[in-house]
Amino acid sequence: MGSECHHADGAHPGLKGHALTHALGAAEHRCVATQERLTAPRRRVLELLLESDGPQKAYDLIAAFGEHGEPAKPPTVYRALEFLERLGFAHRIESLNAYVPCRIDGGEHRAAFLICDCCGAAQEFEPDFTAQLAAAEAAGYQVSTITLEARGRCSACRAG
Amino acid sequence: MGSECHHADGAHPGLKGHALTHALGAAEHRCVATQERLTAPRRRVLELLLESDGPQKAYDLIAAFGEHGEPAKPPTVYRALEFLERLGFAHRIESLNAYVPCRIDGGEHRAAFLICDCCGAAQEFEPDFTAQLAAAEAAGYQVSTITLEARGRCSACRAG
DNA sequence: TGGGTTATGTTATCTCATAACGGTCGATGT
DNA sequence: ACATCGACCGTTATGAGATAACATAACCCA
Repeated sequence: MGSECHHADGAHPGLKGHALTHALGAAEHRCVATQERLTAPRRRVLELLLESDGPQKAYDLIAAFGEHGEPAKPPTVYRALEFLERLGFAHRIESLNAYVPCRIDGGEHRAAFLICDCCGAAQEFEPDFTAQLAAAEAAGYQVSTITLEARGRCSACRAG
Repeated sequence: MGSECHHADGAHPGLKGHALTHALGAAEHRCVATQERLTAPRRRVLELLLESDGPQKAYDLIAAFGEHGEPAKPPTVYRALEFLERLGFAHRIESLNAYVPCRIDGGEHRAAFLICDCCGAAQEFEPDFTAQLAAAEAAGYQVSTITLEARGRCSACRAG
């Protein structure tokens, strides 16, 4: 409670109530539009991600899955995560072995994160990959996906 | 042997003989210069990485560690990898859970990889992170490390 | 209403990585 | 020489992360 680094304070507060309902409804709409099915386990995992304040480990989601404390079986959650990633509703952060809901509207985009080593927050941003894609093309590569993860300290932790 | 994708053909052939000895010697020199110790297990893991044709899993290194087929204990290899990463002799590729020797001369640099989903090759390159670092700074982040991993198909696999 | 496709439930197992502890080695000061 | 300190290593055990395999159920549509 002092002037130390306030872990996760203020970083991506997590959705509740109307905001959560609205986000889930939007996801549902996008699924309908693309003829995909936001089934119960998929919806539940997305809900858990949206409610959370920061990157969630798969086994955190597994533990929190049931409404009354019963955990899910691992494949249930991993399959849901695979679906959510495929549709762009969630991202995996490789360097954390953790998952976050997508914070950027719209469909396809390339993921990039600023990860605070102090408070654990992961801020998604839309990077300009022009230079790297040009380098890849020059090397003869045909790029399908590209991710970037930067580690450091967020402004709150630097100030704290 | 047809015109299919030739898995790993030609990608980072791996060092042998004089080239391998020379690379290990260069590493030794850099360690002496920085007052670090290239101990036997560290040297052995670096040797395995340099000899290899592509990204190596930790447990591949563990299995290949002994000169006569005896595996190493996991901490032996993980500690060596930690050291090699710290000094810039090796990189971890997060999206593969695998390790490669650094292919770029000199000390500190920021790692970036083009990974072929077809043949598994991982080509290291030196990207221009100017745009992303500016975005991070604009968000108030102080970046310490930054990594990029692009997935796609390499030129050989596209041609094959 | 039947047949293909997609998704789920369940069990078991596999891969990846680290905690913890005691012993060894090498440098440094006296 | 030898005490001492820190870095490193060997070993055992366990924790964390992810998937294979197979059976069952739901969906879609001709």
